[in-house]
Amino acid sequence: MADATPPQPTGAARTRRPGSTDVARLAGVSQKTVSRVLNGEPYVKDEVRDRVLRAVEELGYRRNNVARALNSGRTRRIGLVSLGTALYGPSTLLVALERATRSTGYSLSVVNTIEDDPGGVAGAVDHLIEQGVDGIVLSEPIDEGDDTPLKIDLPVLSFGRFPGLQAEPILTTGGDGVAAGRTATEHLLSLGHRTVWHIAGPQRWWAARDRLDGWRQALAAAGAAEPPVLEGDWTPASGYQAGRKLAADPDVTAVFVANDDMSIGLMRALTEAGRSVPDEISIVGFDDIPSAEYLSPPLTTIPQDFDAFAADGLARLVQEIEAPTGAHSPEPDPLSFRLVVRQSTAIPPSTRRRSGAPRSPRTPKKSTPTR
Amino acid sequence: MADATPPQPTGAARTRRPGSTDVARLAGVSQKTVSRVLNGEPYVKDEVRDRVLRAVEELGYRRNNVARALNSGRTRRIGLVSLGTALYGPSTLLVALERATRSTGYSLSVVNTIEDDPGGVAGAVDHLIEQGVDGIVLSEPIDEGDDTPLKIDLPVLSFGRFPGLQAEPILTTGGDGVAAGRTATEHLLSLGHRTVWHIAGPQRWWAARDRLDGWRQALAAAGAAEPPVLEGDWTPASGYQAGRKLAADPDVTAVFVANDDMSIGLMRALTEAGRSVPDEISIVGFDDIPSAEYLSPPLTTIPQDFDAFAADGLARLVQEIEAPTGAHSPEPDPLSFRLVVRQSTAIPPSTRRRSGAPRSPRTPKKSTPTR
DNA sequence: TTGATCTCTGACTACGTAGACAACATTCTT
DNA sequence: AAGAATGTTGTCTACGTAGTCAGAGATCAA
Repeated sequence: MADATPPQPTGAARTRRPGSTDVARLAGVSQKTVSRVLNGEPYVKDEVRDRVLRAVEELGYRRNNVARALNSGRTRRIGLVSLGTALYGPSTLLVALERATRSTGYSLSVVNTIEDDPGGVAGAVDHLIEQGVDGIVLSEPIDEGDDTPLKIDLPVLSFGRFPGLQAEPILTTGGDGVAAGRTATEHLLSLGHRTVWHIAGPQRWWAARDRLDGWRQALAAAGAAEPPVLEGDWTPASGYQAGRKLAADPDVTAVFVANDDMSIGLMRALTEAGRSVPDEISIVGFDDIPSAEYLSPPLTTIPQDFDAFAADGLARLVQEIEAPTGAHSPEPDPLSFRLVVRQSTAIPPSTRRRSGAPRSPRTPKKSTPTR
Repeated sequence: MADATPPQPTGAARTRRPGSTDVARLAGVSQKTVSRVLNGEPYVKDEVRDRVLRAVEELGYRRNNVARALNSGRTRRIGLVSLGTALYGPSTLLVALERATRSTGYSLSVVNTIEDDPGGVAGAVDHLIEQGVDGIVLSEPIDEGDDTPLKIDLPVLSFGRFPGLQAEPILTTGGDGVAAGRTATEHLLSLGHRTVWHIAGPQRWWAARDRLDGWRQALAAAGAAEPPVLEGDWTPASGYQAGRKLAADPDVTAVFVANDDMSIGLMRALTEAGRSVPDEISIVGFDDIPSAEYLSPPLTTIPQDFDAFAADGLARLVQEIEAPTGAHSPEPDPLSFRLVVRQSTAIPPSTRRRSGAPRSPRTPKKSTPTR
């Protein structure tokens, strides 16, 4: 209740944001009591609490989280390392992560890794750590090809496996990409295709490798020949490039494409070459972008439930931050994928000739979740 | 050089990150001198500087930006308020903003506004201010319909106009959406279409209103009749819904769609109805999403240069933060748009009948930037 | 030689919050 | 009614950095 503050500049324009001491002075209590009220601590008389809250209101006081962070050593902020791309997957994941982060009371700082970035992921992580984050999310594990492992002394959440990552607790979330690749390929094989071609994502991405592995496994299990892999960079343009090659090969009847955007490029290349989808060539994509259902033909694809990944992963990350178990609690089983069958996949031409009636693939039909 | 520190727990696991005082002790200097070295201040002997740097190295010391922020009152962090969607525009802008932010030495915190968010944009802004940001970016100005204006006492960068926003300095960037809407519409009119239909974006978005205004202006200037406006929500699904209506109307020969995703839905609806693009109906989209060039037919559209918007806007925002001019420096002219003509637009059927030879629109042709 | 100036360094302090602890008031036990 | 338990509030301090100011040593001018 000491009011004997040194003479302060009363006249001049004081734009400084009010602090808890200002509130305290106005309410006639100590700064500590203001702190207590704001933190909902017990042992504050109702009358005092009201007085403080009124002062808070009057001054438009807001807690200074920077000061709280300095004091507590924790910022309640999560750092996200994302690739500097606006690809559907990463973008959607980012949005989902922000939602999940905020629902836990944390906030989100984003840093991109750009292709020609000095430091790459490690540099991005450094930047975040210097900013002060309590945990880190690596949204797109990629293999940067450098020998030195990435070492982080903070809890880390990785979407999909990330070999070469060393961190205190490493949490992993995301679906089982290998199984997804298998599912896509098996669907095509089950339609009667002799084998399935694959337009892969960039192999620096572990997610792309997983899908490719799944494709390989499915082919091997079916005893199907493994055609050469075409590698794209997730963009429609790269799918188009790959499509030019595939269109020229009459053996190709089925293609599993590592994402929907490349599928669009592929479909364009096939259309230009006069090869019909799905009459001559079947396509399965990956992601289920919003427009997948509205392409011509609507695309059979595998959706990824980024919201679920983000919510699950972030909840565990925050828990690890607030109550470090140290002992890595057992990772939950990866979420399973489902296949949305639309109209870009059909029985191969040869089979159809034998089996008679070629059904019209143009019939508008609602998408059918499998599994 | 006081070494008489109180007895500290030497044996136990001390995981605490080293501070400048630890560096100072190791280097045998004062904490202040460490600070001087790290800030590149003059008046430090080379020999001392080296000693400090070696100590920094040895301890793996990193500056604590939280403490610096508390001390300086500035966090060197920009807050981004984004809508909780993974739409192409916002996502791309986000990536561009992060890049721009980091290049200025700042970092980026992201908060989403979700549809059913309590507080909406105001709530998101509050969250950011409490986190401590030096400036705010509003990436998608929308009209929340509440009477109370949004009041922010920090520098704000808005992408496109944002009526109802009150802030110290308000900076604006982004192209002239009205002009863009005009350009798209004029292109269709110049091909000979009697009038142009419009599938608009959600009218809560000021950007959507601008495009609609541009469309209106172009029609009025040409003395063309103004058909009823169809309003979508940016998604392919909403474009499809609108497309069902348009497909049923034989008068429709040209449509300006407020973004590419809705164009995809529209094209699907037309395809299902057996109406050909561009032979019967011409379409102009907006955004130039990566797949626009690979649709069937490749889409005529208006690209937005988000990188330029972000770089320009952020540079000015940071300058305003670091050297407040107060006096709003004159806003630069909005960047101009260009139209990328592909194969979704053509001469209307009636005109073609009169003018003879219907050229094949299927000819693969590289996109042609105009203007 | 005596200031005067410049170079270099350290002590003290503020920034805003919350933890540790102390002090005093009130209520409950026996 | 004395002592214990509990409720309520305040003082002091740390968190890590950098600004202010003082002081010591070195160099320079007259």
